[in-house]
Amino acid sequence: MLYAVFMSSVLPPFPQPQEPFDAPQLLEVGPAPQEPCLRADAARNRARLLEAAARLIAEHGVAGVTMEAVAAAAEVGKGTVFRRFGDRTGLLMALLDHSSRQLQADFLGGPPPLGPGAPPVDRLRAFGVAVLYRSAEQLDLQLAAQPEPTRRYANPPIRALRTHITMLLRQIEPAADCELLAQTLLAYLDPAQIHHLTRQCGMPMERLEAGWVDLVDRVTRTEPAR
Amino acid sequence: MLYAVFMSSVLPPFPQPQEPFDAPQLLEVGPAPQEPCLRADAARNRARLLEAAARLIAEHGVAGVTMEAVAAAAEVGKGTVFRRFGDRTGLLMALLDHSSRQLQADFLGGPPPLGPGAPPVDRLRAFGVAVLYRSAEQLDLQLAAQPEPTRRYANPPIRALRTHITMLLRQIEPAADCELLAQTLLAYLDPAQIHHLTRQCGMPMERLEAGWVDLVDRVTRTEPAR
DNA sequence: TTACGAATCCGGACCGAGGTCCGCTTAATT
DNA sequence: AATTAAGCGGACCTCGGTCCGGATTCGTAA
Repeated sequence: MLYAVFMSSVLPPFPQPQEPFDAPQLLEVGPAPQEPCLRADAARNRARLLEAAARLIAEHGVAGVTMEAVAAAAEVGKGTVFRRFGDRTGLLMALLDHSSRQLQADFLGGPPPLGPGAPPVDRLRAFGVAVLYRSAEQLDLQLAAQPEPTRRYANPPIRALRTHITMLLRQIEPAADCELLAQTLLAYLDPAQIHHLTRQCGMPMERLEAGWVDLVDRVTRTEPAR
Repeated sequence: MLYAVFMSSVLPPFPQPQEPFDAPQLLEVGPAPQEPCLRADAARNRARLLEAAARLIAEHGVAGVTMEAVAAAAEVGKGTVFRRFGDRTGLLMALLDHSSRQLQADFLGGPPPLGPGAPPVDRLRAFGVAVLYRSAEQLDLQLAAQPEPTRRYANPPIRALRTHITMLLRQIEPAADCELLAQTLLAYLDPAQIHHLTRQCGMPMERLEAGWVDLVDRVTRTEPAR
């Protein structure tokens, strides 16, 4: 499983799902994993680094993923790690890359209700549940990969999620401020929040799931006729 | 203004607002600023540290607030800073303490619509707007004071806000899962989100404000009769 | 008021980890 | 083979956080 994680990041761009009828053109589904073409040694080192990082996580948890440790485990210089991934957050996000793309493929081109074909509200409900459980599975990594507050909402994977929610909302509530509503809905799915509610407050996932469905209902309920 | 910030933190506990009729007993409004009584030298150093930190912010921005710099500016050992505030986040939160307490006093015992006396929905609307503008004013500090994801929702000031929202919600929608709704509403007011929307997306505060009111409406709108 | 003991606090040396830098090496190109 | 752009590595810096021997403060009792 972790193998898939780092292997995927070495593969060419990303198998574009057959263009779904309502896929927004502005949503760049596959920002080339890296600068179009990596020099041979660079690509090799990148793969080794991701593999090493995954191994370290498996053995010592996310906390064990030190930039120096990763470099050492990959038998590579420290500078190389930073050159490739920018910073620790970048490395951890690269580890999540595979799962991000999978999710993205699912809601852009997968089967309903997540994918196109189902009514927008159903897709929205399914989307939240999917994100919820995905985050719950990789909570530690997701938390560790969270960038500093200033960049939290600016990274590509998050933007993709938000764009998708926005698009669905526009189909449901065209009159509303869909950007803001999307932001709100997305905030409900924040890994940090999930962590707090489940691990610190002891809520079961079922309750979070119900909460999402309820929230979607409330948010997409148009002004009752009067 | 910044003077008030650190001065307040030296003052005794906190002037309890006259007990409002609906103040939740569980909400500890004034967690004694520190262990009840500080040794004379400790208190003095604490004040000097907060003063030094405020000065550094004024001169070099939040980024200039290095633990060593603060210690040096306060003419105090580095260990003292950590002993008193735990970590950098603790120091920055202490700087926000005054404003936190002010806000808390306002919505617990101040005049309506923020304080008790107005209908819960109005209080909720006013609450959001107040938090919104307060965060906008101190954005840099708020962002810097944000603890790592694992503790983001666990610190006292945030808990106080959430408790208040929860209480208001319970008066409005007793049947709903008010904890989760409160969490969602609170997320809308997250400084990181405000930062992203205003500074990175260029939204004017008026739009955020309208978004809050709209969100409250949607969330508190009971199931339309059918 | 002074003496004294103990709890508290102070300070700065020390450590680890993230991030930068720059001279050297290596892969692609012609 | 020569040229050049990209990559590499590890020394180096900064900063947050820890630790512990020594100094201060404060309650208590003479």
